[in-house]
Amino acid sequence: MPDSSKSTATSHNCFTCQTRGRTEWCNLSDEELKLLDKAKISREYLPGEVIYHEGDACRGIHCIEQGLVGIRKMNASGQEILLRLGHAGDTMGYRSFLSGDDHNNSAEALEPSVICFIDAPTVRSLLGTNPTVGLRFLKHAAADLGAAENKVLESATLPVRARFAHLLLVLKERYGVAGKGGAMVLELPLSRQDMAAMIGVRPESMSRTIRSFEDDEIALFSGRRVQIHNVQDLLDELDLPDSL
Amino acid sequence: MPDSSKSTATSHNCFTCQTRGRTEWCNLSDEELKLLDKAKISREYLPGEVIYHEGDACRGIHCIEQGLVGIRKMNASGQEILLRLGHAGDTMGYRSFLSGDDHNNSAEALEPSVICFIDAPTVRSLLGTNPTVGLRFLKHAAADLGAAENKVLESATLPVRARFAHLLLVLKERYGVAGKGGAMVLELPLSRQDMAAMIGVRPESMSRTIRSFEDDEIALFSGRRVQIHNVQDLLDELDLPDSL
DNA sequence: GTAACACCTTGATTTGCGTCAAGGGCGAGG
DNA sequence: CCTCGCCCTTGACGCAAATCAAGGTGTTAC
Repeated sequence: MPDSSKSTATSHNCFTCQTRGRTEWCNLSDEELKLLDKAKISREYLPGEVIYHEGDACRGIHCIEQGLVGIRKMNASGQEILLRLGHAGDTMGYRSFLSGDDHNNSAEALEPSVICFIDAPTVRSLLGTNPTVGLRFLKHAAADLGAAENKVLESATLPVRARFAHLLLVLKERYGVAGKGGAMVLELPLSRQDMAAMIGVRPESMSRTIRSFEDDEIALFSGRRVQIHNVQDLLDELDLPDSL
Repeated sequence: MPDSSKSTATSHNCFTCQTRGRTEWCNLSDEELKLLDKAKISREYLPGEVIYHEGDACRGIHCIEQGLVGIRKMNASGQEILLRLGHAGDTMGYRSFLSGDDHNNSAEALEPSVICFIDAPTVRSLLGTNPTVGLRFLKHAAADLGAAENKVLESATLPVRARFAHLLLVLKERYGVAGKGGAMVLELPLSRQDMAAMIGVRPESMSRTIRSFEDDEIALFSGRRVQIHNVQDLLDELDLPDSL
């Protein structure tokens, strides 16, 4: 008889999963849930551990039950960018699964995370029996596509300062705590170099941009703690490429 | 009685449409086809005419029967990029339709084009009755998402020369005619400024990049006609950010 | 004809960001 | 304690691309 206090890795099941409501599996029948629960393989990952590599064959879909994951992509000469973050309830690898390609990006835990893997035959079966699954994936893909198109535009047209301001605005939505006036405090989930990778610049440029935000009294950084004096200042950075 | 020789705009129908096999509507039943044909509104567009604007409410999906369309996107300060090209058989606006947003980009005819519009209720109805429609959209979205992610990586990490080389390689797939050895000739479907917008640079930089390709004897440009001496030269530009 | 207008090219100059190099802070491990 | 390694910061420098400005070419309109 297993020691239940130690079996955290096996205690996860789809019926009681708190995160399922935010996933593609939110509308499954009991029968389908049973199939999903039986097929899923749950695993814990420590920060830095890789969930799948770019170029790996895509054998199914990963589902974030808990934690934070970075989706990275590398070019031929080894330069890497951080495409997006995956939070609890996000599915990963569905794009490659749907188009039948190998993984075109890699996923790495940024915080201790619990990730479920659902093999391709099971996903295909659920897609076949329950039309809402396909529709959820469709919405997810549409949202991700919109975000990706925004990112293309942003990185092609905005200077680093504006891209970083935008990143902070996005992060504050999830990690920010409102203070008085337009002030905010947030605890960043990312290292400087990962923030740099998110906006497609070198770590040195990230440092300098942070410095310039401090000099302009837009925000104050100490370690991963950020104090934003007035959120409006960040918004101003977006439309004013440089003018005044 | 209308003069049939002039009624090209009304002669299009979904049953005889040569392009339908490449669209999301390739597996419809006769019944569904009848619905589609009755609902669709076909229109011709001249180069420069806009099919829909960024910010417009999305009232349905557009389907390219013939021609060439540019999908553009603008940022807050008016800078524009050309996200991708739409060819016969491509559907446009499906992303906004699926996520229920306003159009997040605009579509403009680059060549004389025939575009069919299918209103949202009809698309929804077809999505409901025929599961293959949803799956086709899913694949389309997955493909577009993969392309968008590649573009994010590319514009963040590759210099202009490499991005332009890549653009030429893509264009040659569709518009190129193979010559002897690794040589190719192609007739570009795009103006210089549209090519510039595709790789996210100013027209001046496009001109200079073309010039440098000519100086390096990689390709010869006269108007929209391009002679590529050896396709391998373009491939070399991709992995060698600068080294040798 | 030439006037008007897009589009494209070219040169001169500026600048934002990358690169290179050095050093600081800090936690892990001996 | 000291050392090692990692992440971050800072400065000096170089370069690729944007910007600014001018002029060329081709097409349409009168």
